[in-house]
Amino acid sequence: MKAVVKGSYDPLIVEREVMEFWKKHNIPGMVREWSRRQQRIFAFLEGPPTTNGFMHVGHARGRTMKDIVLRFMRMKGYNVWDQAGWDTQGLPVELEVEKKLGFKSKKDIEVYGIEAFVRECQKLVDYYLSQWRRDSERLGLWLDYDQAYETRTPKYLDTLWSFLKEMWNKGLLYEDLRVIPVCPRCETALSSHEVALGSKEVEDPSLYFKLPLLNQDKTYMVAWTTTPWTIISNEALAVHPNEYYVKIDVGGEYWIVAEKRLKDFAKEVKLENYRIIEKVLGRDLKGLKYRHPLLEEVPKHREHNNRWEHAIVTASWVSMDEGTGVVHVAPAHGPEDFEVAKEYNIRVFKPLMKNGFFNEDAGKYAGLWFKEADKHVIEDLKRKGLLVYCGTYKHEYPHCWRCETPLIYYADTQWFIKIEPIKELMLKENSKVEWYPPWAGKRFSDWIENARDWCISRERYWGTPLPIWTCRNCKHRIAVGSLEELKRLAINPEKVVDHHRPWVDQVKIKCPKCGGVMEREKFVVDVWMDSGLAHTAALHQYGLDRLFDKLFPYDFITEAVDQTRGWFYTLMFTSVALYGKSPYKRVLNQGHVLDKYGKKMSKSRGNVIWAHEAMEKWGADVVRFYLMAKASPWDNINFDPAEIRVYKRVLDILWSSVNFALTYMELDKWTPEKLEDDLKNLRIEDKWILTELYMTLLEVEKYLEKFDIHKAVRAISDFIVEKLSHKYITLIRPRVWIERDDPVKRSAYAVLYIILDSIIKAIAPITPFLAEYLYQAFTRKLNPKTPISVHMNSWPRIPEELVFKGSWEEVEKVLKAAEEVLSLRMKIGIKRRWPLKRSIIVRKHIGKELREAVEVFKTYANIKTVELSTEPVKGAYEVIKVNDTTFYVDTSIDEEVLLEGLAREIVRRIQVMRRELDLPLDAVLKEVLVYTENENIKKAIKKHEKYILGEVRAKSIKIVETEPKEAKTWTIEGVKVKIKIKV
RNA sequence: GGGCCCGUAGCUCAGCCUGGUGGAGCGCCCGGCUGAUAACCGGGAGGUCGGGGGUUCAAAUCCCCCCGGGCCCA
Repeated sequence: MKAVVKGSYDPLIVEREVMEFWKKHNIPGMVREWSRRQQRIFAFLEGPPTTNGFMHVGHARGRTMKDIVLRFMRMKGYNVWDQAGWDTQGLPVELEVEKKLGFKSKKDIEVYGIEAFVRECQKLVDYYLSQWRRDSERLGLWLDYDQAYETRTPKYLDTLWSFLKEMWNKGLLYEDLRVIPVCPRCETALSSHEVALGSKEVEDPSLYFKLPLLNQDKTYMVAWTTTPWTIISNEALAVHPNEYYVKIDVGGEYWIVAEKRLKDFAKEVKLENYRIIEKVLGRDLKGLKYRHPLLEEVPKHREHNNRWEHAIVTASWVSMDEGTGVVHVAPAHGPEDFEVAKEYNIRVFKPLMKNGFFNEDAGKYAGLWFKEADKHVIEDLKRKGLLVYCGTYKHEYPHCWRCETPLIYYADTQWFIKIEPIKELMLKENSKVEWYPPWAGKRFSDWIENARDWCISRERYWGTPLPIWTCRNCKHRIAVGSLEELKRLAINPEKVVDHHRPWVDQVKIKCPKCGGVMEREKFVVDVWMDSGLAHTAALHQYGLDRLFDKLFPYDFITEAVDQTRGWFYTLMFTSVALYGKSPYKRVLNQGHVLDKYGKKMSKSRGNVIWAHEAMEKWGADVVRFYLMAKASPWDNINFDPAEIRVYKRVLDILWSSVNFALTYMELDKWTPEKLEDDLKNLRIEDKWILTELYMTLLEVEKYLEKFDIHKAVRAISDFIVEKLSHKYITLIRPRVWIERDDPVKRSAYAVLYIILDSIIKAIAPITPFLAEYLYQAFTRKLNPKTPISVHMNSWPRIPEELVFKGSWEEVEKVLKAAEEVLSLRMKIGIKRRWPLKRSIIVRKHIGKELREAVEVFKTYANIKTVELSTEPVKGAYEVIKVNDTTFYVDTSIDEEVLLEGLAREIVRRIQVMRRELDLPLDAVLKEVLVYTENENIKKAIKKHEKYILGEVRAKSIKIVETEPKEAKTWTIEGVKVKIKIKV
């Protein structure tokens, strides 16, 4: 690798070089080997990205956090377990394949053939997986990709089967009729945590309608719904037993609504003239029968009319906050409706098919899409005089988290895993987990507390098949725990080739009870169970089960906050169910990355910033640095490209600092061979920056351990910009300009070496490419004996003997004062280049450190002479106070100061000219010619001739009487000066 | 309806835990500097610290209520 630090920092060039270097020497592999020789284990469990879609900057942020923690822990001397992982199955993949093939419904898949469809899924996964790996590596995320777990592989799937078998044998896995959220487009049930992922604000009809009571002339119950299509399946009305209901006269008709709702109701339906004529408790309405409002349209309703069908029932969940207090009950389409129907033995009438279309039982609505039926129902009610009012209602309604179709509640047979038996233990185990930030843990336990049984069945294709076989004859069921076991049990073992559908569907088992033929239940398993078993399956896939005891429970996981309901939950669930233990010890919650306006990034909005494009545009390190510095890991951030250069600036300065150091070290052929000796002549500014570095490194370490990554990055940035670049390098400039070999120069190099070496290492977890590049160009070039890669180094530490608290404090004070002097100079118009005459520092007790710090003050503020005194000073001085120390500054300008200032002005002009000619730093000028009419400038040149020649590396300087040809014209203090330099 | 997070300069954020006359960066205006630095330095304009109430000698900070934004649950 040609690691050259010249010119300005170009992350794209740096990263290309470094990637080649890493590849050529297999650095990631070597670093992994190095780390795995360590004793203490740090086990990381990768939350597998779904191999669907590409990595965007939000993923990149989370993956950068992972990388930083892993690199940091390696440097801290841990044996880091860093297996990568990919989530390869499930609805997301199926949907993309469907889209690609132009499918509209599940039927299309059956026609196309499940086998071909599944092969397409595999192909798509192969493609996205390669893209994700490419982008991850480009980002610098070092995981063990060659040993990545993949949820679609046989041994991985065996783990799921064995888990399900255990659940089955323990009686925790069961089948039940239940009202569950279903996506009619995907034609499958969704789990509650999937539902939680997909709420969307929508506008639905707000329909108030009348249901005529039997045997009571012109008397109606008024109910409210936002899903008119469910009226087709209506079977009852629910009222609250302990709330009052009023009968109102609305001009010849009588309506019944809850008393507490009357006002809002009347207002919304714009009912002005009404009179309350009766008031009864809800429970007194119980049992009244009504005529189904769509009796003519849905003749099926004539066929059933038991005691509680088409009747008023009571339920305590009836709300007095919205609607009319009269709730229309459709047992097939609401969880509460279903429960109350069970209680009253009301039939579950289900004229809707799972694909969202009504069947023949729906009478005139047969063949309609459920949403489409809304307007037909409203129209029919209107025609029949049963419509009170229809407005609109904005609310959050669950949608499919992948295809965005509104979900329907639907009574269906599904498979569940019980949570009650392990809920308490989950809560107890969670209380031991360290959550970052802490409130995330509270939210997680709230979620567990409210969790219901996990609906794990999906009627899909590309997923883990449910390993339950049912006897066609006697209905006996068994669970199968692995593909091997299936082979042993199968009647047709030759068909046992793959866990997946459709192959597995052909495998039949002989019933152990009756000898009949057993067939597999056609479900696949919720994809969240795939990654949810990663704690075990990831190892089992590679036959590494023996490592389980060492790695489990894992030290660290991190994903975005939405995984509270997703992966964090399913991991905890399966782990507690299997082992009675939390699978992880520490969880870092990541915030989301939004666009610069704070809007969610989405393909439909077109505001997604892809990681690959961002990295190719600004560089992976710069993107990483920006994403980390901007906010705490758990805050959302708005990604604004315009802000990036602000953060890149810090890396520019680091680059330039290394450039500075190398320029002079190389000139002097300095190396750290005799570092110890060179460190014997420390000046106070050296002690100050070493101490500063010592503190910064400890601080960064402390922050990284608590995942305060943003604070760590800011601390390093502050050190680079404020301490190193602005202050220290300014202070040591005169020392590195010394021509001869001088202990004071050598100590500056030694300190600079330690500083840069440490900072390069400390920044390595954050910007791994730049750190590697600078390490090769600087540390390793000067000291070839260090490890081949920056990432094989321990976390940098400054030995105690290089920490000088007293000196540090003293320098802090004088720098503060010096900065005040700089501010003072501006106010009175004296440039920093012009020396000030004199200053007196006054303090009661003057120690050795203050005497040393005087030089820092002198240099930084540019003052010719500085004295110390224990007594206050009188005279024409500017006064600056810093704690117990007073700085008196004489800002008057006499001839001596004037001439020295002018000499420096000349020097600067000549330096600029050297630079314009792009001369090497050590090139010597033959002659400098100056033409001016100003006597002071002539005087200054004569008086400071030696100084000027030394500063600009020239053999002679001459004042000439005629303007030299091709001279450059300058203006110094308002006077024209012409200068010509000869090389 | 409930829980949690957030609201500080035009923008991005610090300060809040452990009360004591409001900070930084960017942007803008003015001036300066530039022998590693498309860097930097100095000055300026710009804030009812979301609103209200309370505790206190003193509140951005502690307590209560409300408003607005977000996430989650029902």
